[in-house]
Amino acid sequence: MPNRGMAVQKRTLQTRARLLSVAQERVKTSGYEALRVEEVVVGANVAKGTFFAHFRDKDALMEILIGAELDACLDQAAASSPPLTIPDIIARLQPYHDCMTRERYVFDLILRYSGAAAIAEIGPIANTFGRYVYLVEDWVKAGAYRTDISPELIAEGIQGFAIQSMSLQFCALHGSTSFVDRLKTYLEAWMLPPAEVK
Amino acid sequence: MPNRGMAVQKRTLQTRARLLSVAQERVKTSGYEALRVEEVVVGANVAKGTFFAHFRDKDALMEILIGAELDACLDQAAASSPPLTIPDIIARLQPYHDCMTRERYVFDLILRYSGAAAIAEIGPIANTFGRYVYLVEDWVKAGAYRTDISPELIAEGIQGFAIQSMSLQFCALHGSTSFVDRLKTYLEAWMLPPAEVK
DNA sequence: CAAGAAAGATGACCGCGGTCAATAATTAAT
DNA sequence: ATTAATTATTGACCGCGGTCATCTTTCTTG
Repeated sequence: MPNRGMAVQKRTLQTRARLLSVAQERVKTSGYEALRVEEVVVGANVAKGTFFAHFRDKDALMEILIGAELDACLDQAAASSPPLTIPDIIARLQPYHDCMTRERYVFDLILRYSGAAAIAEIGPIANTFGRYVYLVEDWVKAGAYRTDISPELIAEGIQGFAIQSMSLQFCALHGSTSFVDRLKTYLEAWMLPPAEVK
Repeated sequence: MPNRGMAVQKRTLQTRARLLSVAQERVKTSGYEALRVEEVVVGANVAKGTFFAHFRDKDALMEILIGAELDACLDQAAASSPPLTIPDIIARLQPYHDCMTRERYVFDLILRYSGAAAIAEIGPIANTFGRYVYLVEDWVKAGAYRTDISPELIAEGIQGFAIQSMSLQFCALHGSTSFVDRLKTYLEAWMLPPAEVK
């Protein structure tokens, strides 16, 4: 964020790295919601203004931290061979979904930046969402699911149903059914080929 | 919000009504995002603290105003006979969806309170979301759609796809396809009976 | 190496949502 | 009506994210 023409000073990189590592550490012990810009700034021994010279706003930092966590989950999910059944797909995505729903604050922030995010600026979270669809699309191609619509459309739908299920998980109205059961119901209705549908 | 046992004073009702009408008026002229608690309070000739004696927080007021608008859209949608095709359903829901996406701020707030909302307290928006599903469920029953899953599940899916489509509408990555086209594609893939799917 | 230019850091300051002990208005009881 | 209990209102105050004119450091160049 500092600099827009000349060379980046190494001091800048150090400061930024310090801010990030302090933030990451605090988040690890107290969670995202409790994080205060002041904490980070004090921990990194810089003034408050410096923070905002490195990150557009607090959300931008959050996006970086959360985006990194989500990306790590996707790396993990993509590491082994494609899951071939719906329950396997759900299981493979579980770390990712868990990460999204660990804190309400995080879930809301993710939704805010997932696509309904700042127009014309694609942040880390929107990127992760893109990767998610891309990865799931590959899994869909590897399995035996309906063929009347494109794998990409199926993958987008899966993402939508996952979010829907997570939302309902938080909801007071639907406290009973678990996330996994609900998602499984949705995905079976969404992905199974017409022939198998009775 | 004031009072929790004895009779409600009429003064209370007047104050609350004044706060609501001032807020509604400001929103009508400047939109939701620009609304400031201070404005409302000054316009209603009360102290700031009074506001928070009537509404848990600013969001609670927003929920009431937005929930009322959404409810009005549903009333309208439910007024005439059930739409019988997917495009008709989409058209009938358009005012509702337009209301949701008129402001990014509003869309985010709605998502936050739609189901991922405060556990154990069902607010106006969560209620509207319940009504939406219930209404669409009736439409599904009235039309010729897939019968292998329950109308309620279909309706929930429709709501999910609508939200997904709205999110993507805001997104920089998917600026091209319009909301209606995208939703139509989703709903055809979701609702049509297996027989009609090639 | 001195001097100028550009990048980075600073911290006092602001906006705005939200709190709470103190005060005023209302109602119920005698 | 006077009192006592309850409910409603007040506004000074706080927390926290975010800004910006100013100052300091670093880099360039002759």
